[in-house]
Formats: sequence, structure tokens, C-alpha cells
Amino acid sequence: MTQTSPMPPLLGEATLLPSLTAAAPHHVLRALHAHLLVSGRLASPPHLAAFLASLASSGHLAYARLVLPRRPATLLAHNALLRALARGPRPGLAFAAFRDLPLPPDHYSLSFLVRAAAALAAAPAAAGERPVRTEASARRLLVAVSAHGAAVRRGHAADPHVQSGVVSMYAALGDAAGARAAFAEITCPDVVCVTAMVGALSAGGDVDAARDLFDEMPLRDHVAWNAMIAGYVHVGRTREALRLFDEMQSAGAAIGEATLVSVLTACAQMGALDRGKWVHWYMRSHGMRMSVMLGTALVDMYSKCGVVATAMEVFESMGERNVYTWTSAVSGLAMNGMGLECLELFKRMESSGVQPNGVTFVAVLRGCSMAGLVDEGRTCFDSMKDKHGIDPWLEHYGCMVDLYGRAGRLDDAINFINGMPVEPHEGVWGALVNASRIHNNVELGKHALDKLLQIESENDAAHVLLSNIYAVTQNWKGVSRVRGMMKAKGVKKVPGWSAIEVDGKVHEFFVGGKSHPRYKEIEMMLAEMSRRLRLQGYAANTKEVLFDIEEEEKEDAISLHSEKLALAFGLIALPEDVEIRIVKNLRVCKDCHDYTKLISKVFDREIITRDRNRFHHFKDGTCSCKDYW
DNA sequence: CTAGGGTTAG
Repeated sequence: MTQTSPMPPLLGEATLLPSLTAAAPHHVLRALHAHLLVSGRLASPPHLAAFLASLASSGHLAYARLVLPRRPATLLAHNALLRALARGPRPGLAFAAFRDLPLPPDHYSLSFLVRAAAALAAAPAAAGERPVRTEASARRLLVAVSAHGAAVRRGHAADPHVQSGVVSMYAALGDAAGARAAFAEITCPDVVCVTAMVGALSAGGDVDAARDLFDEMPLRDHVAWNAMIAGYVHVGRTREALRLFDEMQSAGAAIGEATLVSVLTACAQMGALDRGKWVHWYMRSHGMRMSVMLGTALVDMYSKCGVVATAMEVFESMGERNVYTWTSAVSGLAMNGMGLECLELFKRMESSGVQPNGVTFVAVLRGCSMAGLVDEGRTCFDSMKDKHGIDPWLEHYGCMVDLYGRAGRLDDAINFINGMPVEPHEGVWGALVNASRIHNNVELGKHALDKLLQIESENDAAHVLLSNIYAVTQNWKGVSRVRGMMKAKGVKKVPGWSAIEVDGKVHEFFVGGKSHPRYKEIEMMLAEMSRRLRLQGYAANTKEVLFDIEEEEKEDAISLHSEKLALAFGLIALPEDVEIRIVKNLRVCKDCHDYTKLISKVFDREIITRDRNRFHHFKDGTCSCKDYW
């Protein structure tokens, strides 16, 4: 190395600054430090600032605190540190740094402080802690208010960067009123502030207000579009999300990763495989990098559309995976009934170095329970605390009851409930109800339903089930009592629907719905289906089971569950060599399940139904769930 | 040297 300039050529300006802002291992940071010292660049405020940020984001805070006081205090350096802390894993540290500032803070300092408060508010509960309203959340509110207060006191509350931060900070806290109030203070909000408010309103569930604001925006950039699309996805209004995405493309806004992640989430929710595949194609044809988030969203979309093989291909192709990625894949295998593969993947995750979290355990426990892997599930549950230090949530207890109950080990399920260190919640009793249903234990079912209704007096499905039990056991007084209870409490059944995608368009069917433009054909097909099933000896059957879910309301005895309408439409509208994919919002009832199995055989079609809980892959007269759901 | 949008379960 020849030294022709006063600066050593080890690292040129072009490579030095970017490498300074990124997180790096300790030995690299030491080398950088030495380099900066020798070259004299540690005296340059931008270099010092970048170096401090790099130290902080690499977690070497003590190191940063050692370097900082030896240099003349500049806000530039201190702000860089604040910024890194605010974006780091422990945003609370930014508050300590703010308190210890040797100079009066400027609008940069305040914007970072507000960001730190927002990050703190949004921070998921500590590992193992079930997300609940605690003193911790009250403290977060105080912190947020104090950050906002500091901005006001220091006279920086009118800075646009601070303002947008304040709005999204209240949104992160779930304080929609706070966000509205802060937004109302802004005399002339710019695009960024309005976008923050669109996000805040969506997060608060008021998407329509968000949309009004969005429509009034004089100028919408791609982030504003993304915020609005995400808002719709967030509340499950997926069709509106996709429609807005179409408008976004027509408007010529830049489609980026965030957009596609939201679009994929929408496709996953509605089971729109064709649109999901289109996004995948779009990514490839535009040379987009398969980032962790995009890859995860793809794995999730393919899983929720029942195409596990492709989900796994994407998963395997990813260079980097985080908890979300692994959990998506584990959960995808679980809901498609692939218990052994699910367990195997979970073990791979454990050795991959990515720590599973509570959600991962919900997924793997569900996988075990779907496949009847009782002992394996128990081992997972025990390892959660012993090996991973995660305290079980109520959801995990519910999974365990489901695991024992489904396998017919009702005594174990009851003993497990009795041994719980916390009060069982609705999910636990719901799992016991379901187990009683599967194993035809009316007494236990009634007991569990009573408990469930004590906790969730408005639970529509529980009422329906209880009434069904009474009906099947010919207790008509019981039936009318439950009906009366429902009326008195104003409990309404959730309307059932089934959806099917044809040529990229999602068609929805409701019970007894005759509004579809091709209803005449559907009706004829239904008649044809009945005729051919009768030849196979099928008779509508609900007598054999003591009580069935029948979550979906029929208007009268002859009308059909929405699922059968969708199935008939699929038989008409899809080519013969294509599998029929149905998504429904409730669980499949026994009759529809039997019916679909036979249709798959008689019509020689593969049928894939996603219900509220899981997938059913019907082929040749059998179902992947082994009649066990 | 700032700001706004995005991924896992139920």
C-alpha cells in the first residue's frame, strides 16, 4: 500500500461512511475506531456521529459512552446516538441519553425522542409475557406524554418531523383520541403528517375516516397509498384493499416492497391464490429482491391458499429468515394437517439459532394436535418454559386441552385444566367443547359450554351448539330457553359465507344467496350433484352424530350452506383439470364435509377447503383431515 | 444526521 495522500487508503470516503452507520462485530468496530483515530477523522463531527451510531446499533453502548465524552460535545454526535438508540432494541435508552445531553436539544433531538417513545409503545411485550394491559402500558403512555411535553417545552412541537412522530406515537399506543388531538394542532400538515394520521385512524379501526382523509389529500405519494391499503387489510376489508391497489397502479405510484407485502396479506386472508401468484410473478419480473418480509408474506400466502409445497419452496429459497418466517412456515404445515413435517421444521428452527416465540409455540402445538401427536405436543409445551424460558399463555393452555381432547383423552384434558395455574379462559373451554363434540360426550359438552357462556355470554357459536345439543337429545324446552337467551342478549349468528376464485376474481356466496348472475346454472348443477350423490347412496345426515357444529345458519331446512353453492359454482366455472379451492369463514359442518368428500369422488375433482381453523384436502372420497377436525 | 407505510397465531 503506497501512501500518497494524508488519508490512509485503507477505507475511502465512499466506503467509510456507509460502513460506519451499519451494525458490525466488535473487532470491526475496533478497527474502525483505530482507523478514525489515526486518520484524525474522529475529530470530524459527521464521522464521529456515524461511528457512534454504528456502536449503538451494534449494541456496544458502553463503548459509545466511552468515546463520546472525550470529544467536544456537538449536537450532531449526540443526536446520532439518540437516533441509533431510538431505532435499537431498547428504545428506552434514548430517554436516559436525552436526559444527559450536555447541550440544549434541538428539533432533531426531539424527533428522535418521540420516535423512541413510539417504538417503546409498539414494542411487543417481553418474551413470554402475554400481551395485556398492565402497568407497563400505563408507563408507556406516561413516557409518550412526557416526550410530547418535552417537545412542546423546548419549542419544537411545530416541527413537521416532530409532529408526524407524535401522531404515530399516539397511534402506536392505541390512543386514537391522542392522535386526533395532536393532528388537530397541526396548522398545515404535510403529506407525511397526513399519512401518519391515516395510519393512526386505521390502527384505531376507523378505516372509513382514514379513507376520507386519504381522499382529501392534495398529493398522495406511494407511502400514503401503502398506509391506506394496509389500513384496509388490517380490518379485514381485503377486497377494498385490492381495489385500492389497482387504483394505485393506475395512478402510477411506485409499487414497492411494503405495498406487495400488504397485497400478499390480503390475498392470504381471502385465499386469492391467482392474485397471490401474480404478485410473486410481479416480484420476479421486476427483479425485486426476496427480502425477509416479502418472503415471509409469500410463505404465508401460499400456506393460507393451501399450496404448502410452494410455500416450502419459497421458504427454502430464502437466504435470511427471522421468527416470522419460521413461524409462518411452521403454522402453514400445521393448518394443512402436516403434523410430522411441522414438528420436524420446528426442530430445524431450534437448531437454526432463531429463537421461537409464543406465537411459534401456538403454531407447533396446533400442528401436533391436528395430527394427534400427543406426547410430542406435551414435550413441546414443557420445553417452552424449560428450554426457551417462555411462560405459557392462555392460548397454549387451550392448545394443550385441544391436544388431549382431540385424541380422545378427555380425562387428561380435564386434569390439565384442573392443574392450570391460572383461570381457564374461553379458548380452554372452547377446546373442551370441541373435544366433547368430536367424541360425542354430551354431558361434558354441556358442562364446558356452561363455563364458556359464563365467560363469553355473547358467544354465538356456543349458543348454537348448546341449542343443537338440546335439539338432538329432544330437549325442546332447552332449545327454546337458549333461543330466548340469544334473543334477550341480542346474540346473532355470524353470517356464513364461502368464497371461490375464478380467473382472479373472488366470488362470494351466502346461505340461500341467489344473487349470483349465474344462479340458474348453479341451481341446475346442485340438482345434478344431488342426483349423482343419491346414486352413490348419500343421504343428508346429521342423525348419527350427537351434536354437530352447524355454525352456519340455514334459512330453512332446504337451503344450503354457502359452501355447497361455492362448490357447485366451482364445478361449473373451473376447467376440469383444475382443483377447486374454497375459503369459508366458519367451520365445515359434518354434512358438508361428507358431501364434499363424495363429490370429490363422483366428479373426480380435487377440492381444497379452508375453514376457520384448517385446511381440508378432499380427493377420491377422502379428506386429509381424516374426518378429524 | 430527522418524519409517514409492511411479515407469524387466535
